[in-house]
Amino acid sequence: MSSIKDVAKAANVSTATVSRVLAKHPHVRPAVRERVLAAVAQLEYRPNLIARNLRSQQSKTLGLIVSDIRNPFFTAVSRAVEDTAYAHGYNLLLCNTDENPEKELLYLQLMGDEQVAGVIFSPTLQTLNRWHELHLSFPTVLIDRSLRSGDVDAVLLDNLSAGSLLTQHLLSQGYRRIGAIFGEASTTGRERQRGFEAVLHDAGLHIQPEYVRFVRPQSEAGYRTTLELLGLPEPPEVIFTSNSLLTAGALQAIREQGLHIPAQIGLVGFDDTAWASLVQPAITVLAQPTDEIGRSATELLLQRVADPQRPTRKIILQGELIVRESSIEQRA
Amino acid sequence: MSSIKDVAKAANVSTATVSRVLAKHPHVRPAVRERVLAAVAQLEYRPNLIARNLRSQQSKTLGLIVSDIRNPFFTAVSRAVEDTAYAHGYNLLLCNTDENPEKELLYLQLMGDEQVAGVIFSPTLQTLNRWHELHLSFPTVLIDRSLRSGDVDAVLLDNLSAGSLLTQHLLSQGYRRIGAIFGEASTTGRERQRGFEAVLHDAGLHIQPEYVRFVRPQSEAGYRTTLELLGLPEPPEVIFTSNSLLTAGALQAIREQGLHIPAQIGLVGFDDTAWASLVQPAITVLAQPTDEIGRSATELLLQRVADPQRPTRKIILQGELIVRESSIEQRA
DNA sequence: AAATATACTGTAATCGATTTCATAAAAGAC
DNA sequence: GTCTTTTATGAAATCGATTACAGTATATTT
Repeated sequence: MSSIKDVAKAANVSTATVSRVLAKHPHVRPAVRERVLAAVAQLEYRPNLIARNLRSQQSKTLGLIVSDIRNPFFTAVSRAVEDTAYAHGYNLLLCNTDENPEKELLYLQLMGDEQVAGVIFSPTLQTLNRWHELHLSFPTVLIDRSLRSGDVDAVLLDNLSAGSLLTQHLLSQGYRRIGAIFGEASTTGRERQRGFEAVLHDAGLHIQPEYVRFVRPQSEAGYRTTLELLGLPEPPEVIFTSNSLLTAGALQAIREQGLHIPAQIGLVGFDDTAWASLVQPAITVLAQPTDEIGRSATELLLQRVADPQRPTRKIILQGELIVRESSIEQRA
Repeated sequence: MSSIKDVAKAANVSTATVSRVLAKHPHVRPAVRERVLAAVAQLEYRPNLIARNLRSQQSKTLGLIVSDIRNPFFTAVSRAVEDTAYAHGYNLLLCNTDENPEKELLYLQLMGDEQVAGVIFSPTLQTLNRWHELHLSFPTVLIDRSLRSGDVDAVLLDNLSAGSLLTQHLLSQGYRRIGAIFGEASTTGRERQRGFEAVLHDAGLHIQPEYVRFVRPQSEAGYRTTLELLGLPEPPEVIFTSNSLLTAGALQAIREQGLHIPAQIGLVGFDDTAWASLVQPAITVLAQPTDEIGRSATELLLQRVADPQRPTRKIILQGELIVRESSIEQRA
C-alpha cells in the first residue's frame, strides 16, 4: 500500500501538492499536476479513507438501523437506501436490532463512534420516547415510525389514511365483522388502528374490543391470534393485519382451519410482498412505496448533512390499495 | 465530543495512561485506573474509532458484497452474517452489485479504501475469472459461488448433490420429461445443472437440449422461459428451476396457462423462501442452510483475519430436500 | 525598474488514538 | 544499604491524510 508520501516522493513534490492535485484545487502548474497524476497511476495510489475521515472529521458512510432486514419492507427499503447512498458517493452500515431497545442504543452509539455522516433509523416506541435524551452527534432520519410531534426528520407512510383506505375497502365489500391484528411495538400499528376505527365509527359501526388485537409483529403471533379470532363464538368475516408477517401467520391459520378465502373468510394486509400476489387467492394489500421511502429518507438525510441548521421535515407518503381476490366478498 | 486528551487532563494523567486503562493493560495503579475511569464516565468519553483504526491499521468492519439483498437467499445470509459479526464485535458494510462486474470492482476497491478487516463476497463469473489479478489487500470469503480450484476461502452449497437430490426426487415421482432453467451468471447454475444431468444420465435417460435453458437469474426470465417450455410440441411434465426468482416466474407462467400443479405440471426450485410453503400447492424445494452459510462464512473470515497465513479452506454444506405437493406425481 | 498582486509550492500543525522508548519509583535480592 | 529487577507513567513518534501559513517565483501595474 503506497501512501501519499510515496506519491510525493515519486513526483518530487510535497504531500500538500499531491493532496491539492487530487482534491482538484486550482493553483497547481499543469506540469506538476501531470507528474503527480503519473506517480499516482504508477503506484496505483488510493487515498486512505480512514486518514481522510480523521482529518476532515466526517465520513462518507451512512447507517441504516432496522429491526430485521428479513422483513420484506425493510429489505426493499434498504435496497433503495443503498442505491441512493451509492449514487451520492456514500456507503451503508447495516444493523438489525430485533426491536430491542438496548441493541438500538448500542448501535446508535456505534454510529457515533464510527463517525457516520448520518443514520436512517426505524426505532421502537421505547427509544422514540427517550429520543430527546439521546443527544446524538449525527443527523438522523426516522422511517416507518415516528412521533407526530417530535422535532426529527422522518419519512413516513400516511398510516391513518392507509388504515382507513383498507377499512373502507372492506366495508364497501360488505364486510361488517372485522377482526384486526396490529403490531404493538411501534407507533405505526397504533396509527393504522386509528384509521381503522375512524372509518368504522363514521360508518356507525360498533367496535367490538375482542376483535381488535395488539401483538408482537411476527408471523407466529399472527398465526396464534388469528386462531383465537376464528375461535370466537361469532368469528369475524375478514381479518385485517397491519404488517406482512402478521398476514403470513394469519394466512397459515386460516388454511389450517380449512377455511376458504374469500368465501368463508377475507384477509387483507400491508406491504406488497413477493408472495402476496403469488398465493391463491392473491392477497389484497396496502402497498407501501418502499423505493420512494428509501430514496426520500436518504436524500432528506443528505440534505441535513449538508445543512444541519435546516428546519426538520416530515415527508408523508401515501400507500396504494391493491385490491386482489382475498377480500372480494362473494356472499353479497 | 471529548477526546482522550480531555480525559487525560481531567484525570491528571497522560493520554498513554488513559489508553492503557481502556485497553485493560496491566501495570496501572488501581488508584490511577479509578481516576481515569471516573473521568471517562464523567465526560462520557467514547474512543474515536476512526483514530483508532488509523493508528492500528485495521478496523472492526466487515464488508458484504452481494448482487441484490432482495434475493431471499442473500437476505437470509446477510442477517446471519450481521448477527455473527456483531457477536464478534464487528459491523457490516453492505453493497449491492446487480451482477455487474464493474460495480463489483468498484466496491472491492472501496472495501480496500475503507480498510475493512475482510469481505464476504458473492462474485460474478467474470470477476471470479480475473480473481488472481485483483491483489486485494484484505481477506475474502466467497459465498454461493466459487471456482472449484481457486485458492480462496469459500462457503458453498454442495450444488452437485443438490441438483442430483432434486432430480432424483423427480425421477422417483415418475417424471421423465423434465424442463430445467438454470442461472447463467454464476458457477452455481452450472454445477446444479451438472448434478441434474448426471442423474438423468445414470438413469439412462436421454437429455433433450431444448429442455435445458440458461437464463439471467430473474423472475422475468423464469416466466418467459417457462412459457417457451410449455409451448413446445411435447412440453415437459415438470419444471426444475435453479433459484427462487426463477421459481416465482415459472409459477406465474404456469398459473397463467391455467395448468394445475402438480396434476398437469410439476414444479421444483431452490431456497425455502417465505412463499414456497405459503402458495398452494406448496413448492418442493432444495433448502439451503442460509443461517449456517452466513455464520460459517463470517467465522471463516474472522479466522483468516486472525491468521492470514492459514491455508485456504472451502466449506461445503449440504442442502435439504423439502418435498411438498408441487412435485407429487399424481398420474402414476 | 520598482512596487504590488497573484500563482505556486513547501513546512508543519492537526485530527485522536496507540505504542515505543525512556525514566522514575517501588520491590526484591544479597 | 546498595544493586538489580519489576512496575508505573509520561514524552513523543506514528498512522495518512488535509490545510493554515509562509515563502518564493512569476505576472501585472505604474
